[in-house]
Amino acid sequence: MSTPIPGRPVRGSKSGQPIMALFDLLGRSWALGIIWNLGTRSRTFRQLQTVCESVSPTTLNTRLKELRNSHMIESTINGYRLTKSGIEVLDLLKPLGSWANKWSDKFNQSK
Amino acid sequence: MSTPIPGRPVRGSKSGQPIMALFDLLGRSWALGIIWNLGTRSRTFRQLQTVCESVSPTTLNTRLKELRNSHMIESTINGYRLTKSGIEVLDLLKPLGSWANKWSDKFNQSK
DNA sequence: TGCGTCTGCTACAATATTTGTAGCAATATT
DNA sequence: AATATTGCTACAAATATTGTAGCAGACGCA
Repeated sequence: MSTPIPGRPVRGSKSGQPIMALFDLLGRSWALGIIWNLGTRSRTFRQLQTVCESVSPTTLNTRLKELRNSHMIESTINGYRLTKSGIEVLDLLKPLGSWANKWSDKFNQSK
Repeated sequence: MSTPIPGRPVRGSKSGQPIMALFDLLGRSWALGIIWNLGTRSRTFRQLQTVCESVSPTTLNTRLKELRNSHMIESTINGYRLTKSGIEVLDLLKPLGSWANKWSDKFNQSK
């Protein structure tokens, strides 16, 4: 699976509209979870394997490569961490956390 | 593939933390694209097939079912449209659109 | 130096998801 | 009544993900 790059064809857009490239990137398994889990601290490959329960090393490594290619994360001596871009995206995603809690109530109510 | 419901185990969380259930839902192919494309107007199944270039009817229908089950969209006489929840999520996602344009520059510069 | 231990990561087969094409039944439109 | 359009299903081929095993390099330590 090739890294979605804006301006090139991606899943969802032959012209590679930036938002579609971003959705292609973030919409792959574990991409959102990885970014979310790198929010608080940098983590090693093995730590990411632990916090992302059930991700396979194959997929984890594939996703890490893609996120590096798209400048969302970078590898350091202390493990992987978000780049400036990655932090910006995470900041935009953060509100989803509390929204998800409210959303969750919809399911408890109907139980 | 079962619809991710907060509070139940999902890809990424055995306890089904709401944010993880949401990421599981949104991180499936076309989920983000569908929500994005329902932002401006309601669309029929065939219209969604057109605007989501290259989605298969199988996947489209699966995703639509999941998004209905999770109260993000609903089916009307005029096609599918976002629910109140869906609109809220889209509003949270919208800033990603303009951010993606800035992000896109990173790739043009290095060409 | 030699021995565990931990690390990032690859191999590879089994399983799951997505695509692509065809087409069907029900509902408009002519 | 004939034709077109719609929402959607069938199903096989292609692709992505998992799960398990394991390897080579770096590290701590005797």
